[in-house]
Amino acid sequence: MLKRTHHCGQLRDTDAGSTATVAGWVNSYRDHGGVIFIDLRDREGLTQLVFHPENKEAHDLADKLRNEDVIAATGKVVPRAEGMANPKLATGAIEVDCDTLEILNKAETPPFTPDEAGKVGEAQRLKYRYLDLRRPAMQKILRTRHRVTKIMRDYFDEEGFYEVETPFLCRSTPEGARDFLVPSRLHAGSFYALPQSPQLFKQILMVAGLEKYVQIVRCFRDEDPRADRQAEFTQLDLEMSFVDQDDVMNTVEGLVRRIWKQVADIDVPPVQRMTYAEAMDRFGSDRPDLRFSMELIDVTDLASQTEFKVFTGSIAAGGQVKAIRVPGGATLTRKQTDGLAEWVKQFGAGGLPICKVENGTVATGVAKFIEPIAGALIEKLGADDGDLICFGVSDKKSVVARVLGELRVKLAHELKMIEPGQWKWLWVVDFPLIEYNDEQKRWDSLHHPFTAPSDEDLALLESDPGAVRSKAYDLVLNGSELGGGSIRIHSPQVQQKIFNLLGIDDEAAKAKFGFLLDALKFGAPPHGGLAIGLDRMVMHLCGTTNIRDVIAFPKTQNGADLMTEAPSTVDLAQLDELSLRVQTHHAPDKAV
RNA sequence: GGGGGCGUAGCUCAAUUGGUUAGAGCACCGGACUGUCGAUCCGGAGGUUGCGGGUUCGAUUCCCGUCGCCCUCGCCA
Repeated sequence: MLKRTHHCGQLRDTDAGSTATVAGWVNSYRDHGGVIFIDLRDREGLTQLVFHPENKEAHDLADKLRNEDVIAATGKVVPRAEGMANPKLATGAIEVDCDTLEILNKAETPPFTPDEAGKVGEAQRLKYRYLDLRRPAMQKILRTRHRVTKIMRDYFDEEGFYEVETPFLCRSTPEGARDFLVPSRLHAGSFYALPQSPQLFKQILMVAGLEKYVQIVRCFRDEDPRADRQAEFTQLDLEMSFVDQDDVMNTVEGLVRRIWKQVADIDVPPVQRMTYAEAMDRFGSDRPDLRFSMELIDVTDLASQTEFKVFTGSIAAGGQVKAIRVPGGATLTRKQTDGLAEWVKQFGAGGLPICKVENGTVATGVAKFIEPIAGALIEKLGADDGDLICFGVSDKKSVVARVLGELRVKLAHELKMIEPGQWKWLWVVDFPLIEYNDEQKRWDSLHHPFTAPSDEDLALLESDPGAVRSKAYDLVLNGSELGGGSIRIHSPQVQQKIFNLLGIDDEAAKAKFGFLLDALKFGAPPHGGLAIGLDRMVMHLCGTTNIRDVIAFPKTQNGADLMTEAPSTVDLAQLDELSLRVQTHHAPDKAV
């Protein structure tokens, strides 16, 4: 086999006169009857090869070359004649005039070539992922992902962290997301669960005295995927002892600052902080997108002065009326605003009252109901002619926040109000510790049950648990939650109290988390940490909104791998070994 | 589990109100061509219109079911 001396992105006019051997895939071929041109592709780029009829043996072989054949070729690097250079290629100043060609492997005609893959349907790309991944764009993403994890490991090494692996075969914990289960052969009828995160292990590593732990680790949650969510995903997971919230946040800020500088050459300024309460009030979201304004304004007092029953009814029921001003939104048609009204219903709204601002007063929509407050409303919102005003109305303040919070993001995108190239970082802090679950009639952790309550609110735990804030913090970038963490409870007494509040009785707590409660008794240092979604971080750096783009072998929305056709049925013998039987009405034909 | 969109040649798409032999570009095959770089020119082959059923004289088109892919609500401590 010819050994390669240069890769396909390497040769320049200064190499002219030397002999080079290159290897790669045939990206395209152009046969002119006499001279044959091959664009050869490898990981690093494209180089043009030329075969002249004078070198008969090589030329005859080259005549048979087709897309995606794998070859190696040796020849003289020659400068291209004046006007023949190809400015589109980094190597466009030269070509390799080949006298030796070795066909390392012929390729069948591929369903699509890497050149075309950008236009091919995603299902095709996933089925033939090895062809899709030959695209320079995909290789660039994988390279970026590699660089990000490399920077992470270097950074945490410098900061004194140890990377420690935690088990994939874990005990199932009923809290949180649905577990992926793995049947145990040695314990018939028992199951492992794949970790939703290494949460408990990393806390126990703190009890063990590791002090600073980090891991880039796969996590598994058996929930339905979304564009930015996959059942199997990767977290940067870290935990630190003898620290407070600021220590963790500063450590993470230092990391993202280095990553953004080295990968994107962008300086991350000190990240601003906002309380959960303020985020919900001003933006209707715990992960506000600060790249545009359209803040939520409370107009309950004005709305209560109208005769509009939609407003007054909700207010009387303890609800709220808030409004957003959509700059230039008056251009939206009736059909479009009706569409929005329909769209907000999925978030619990009855509809979406709107009006437009014309000639210094309100018009269309619900204008006739709110004319008495028109002047005050326009002043309060700072509205101008040509603006659209949307009202969020509900008996529940949480619904008002959700509706307007989702609406402002949708409108900002649709009306192209987001200036590209912005990186708006934010820490959201002071989350509530718990929230009341109306359906289940109980308190649920907002973060997880090991999150420490804030010291000032400790006294409220019994009197007004819903008002207790926690030492939890989320890192938000451009309206997307990149990661989150908290200071943990290190006192077994406080932990017990929280379990009680959450309705986890002593017996259940002992059964589920006994090992953690035990560990906390034997000298647990104060500790806290955070986890960042690596896939999402790489998505931001690569400018994609599709998580499948940043995962080499992703799964579809159905949890299927189109290339390997996982999941699949298994032999009865395998089930027998595991003491499992598949219910026939659920099983595909082959399983029974 | 719910809502929406899509499925036609290897790939990306078209096909009038339900009406002749389902078309185009790229890819593929054959030929021509000694400087192209999305090569060009000539010719050719290629279809279970996702699958199953129904309505109809006639279905890519309408209806029902089903499968697959995408977006989304629920879900995601």
